Amino acid sequence: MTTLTAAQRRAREQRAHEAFVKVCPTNRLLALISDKWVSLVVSALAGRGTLRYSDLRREIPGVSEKMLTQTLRSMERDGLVTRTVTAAVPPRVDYELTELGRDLTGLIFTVRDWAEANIARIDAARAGYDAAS
Amino acid sequence: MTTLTAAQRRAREQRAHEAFVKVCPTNRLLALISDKWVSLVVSALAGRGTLRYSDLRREIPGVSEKMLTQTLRSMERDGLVTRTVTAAVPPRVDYELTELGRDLTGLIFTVRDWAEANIARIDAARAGYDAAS
DNA sequence: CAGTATCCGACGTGATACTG
DNA sequence: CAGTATCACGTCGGATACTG
Repeated sequence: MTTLTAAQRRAREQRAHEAFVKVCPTNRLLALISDKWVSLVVSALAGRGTLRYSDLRREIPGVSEKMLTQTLRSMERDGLVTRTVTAAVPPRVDYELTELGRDLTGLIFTVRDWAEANIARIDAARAGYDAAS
Repeated sequence: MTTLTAAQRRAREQRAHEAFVKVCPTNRLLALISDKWVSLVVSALAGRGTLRYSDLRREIPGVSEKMLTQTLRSMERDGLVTRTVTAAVPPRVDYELTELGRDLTGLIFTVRDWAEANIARIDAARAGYDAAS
């Protein structure tokens, strides 16, 4: 059979779309920077240069150990930070932005600037919409 | 008692952080544009001007009616698109970007360009990391 | 100090069916 | 044509406890 039901066609489109979204650079980057903690880690490191694990915990109030570790690991894997272990007692681990990480900082700041310049327009639209309902 | 346990202090920080994140313009904007469908709707409308609901479904393969409706409603609420209903048989609803929506398009394209220019560096870092493990 | 391990509840997403 | 309503599932993030 070369004919497909509507459901089958939609299912096929769905799979094709899923595959596309997974490799689409824009979506992958958005997933990266919109991660709940990544931009906060980037901002902390951008301002301070090098920070220890415990420094980062202090700089980012509210982050749990689990999420901070997980975030740092994925950022290391993506080449955004370097992780330097110093064998000592007590143990010491330093994190620093790579060049790629610093390049990404520029983009994040661009987004931040647009947000701060335009969020009021979104809020106004939202207020109007909610009032009209 | 003015003294707090570590757990109490952390819980307080947590709530303060939650409150901060909710109002932080950058996080709010990132949540908006990193929505799975928003950037796709913006791209579709940016290229075509005005589109009907069914056109959008066709332009964005894999979107369900539920998610498309939900996305369009939130975008209308945020002032990114206008929704124009034409009373007729069959019913007709047109969607178009607002000026704010077109401004946002510029930012999304900036992100897209950065992504396309730099995704290879991330992939390379990832490949190296995974190979070393 | 810098993590790791496990459990669990909330939320986002999609499938399916129905409507003005 | 353009939606709405309901259900089910998977993932993410947090709380808690333990370790080299």
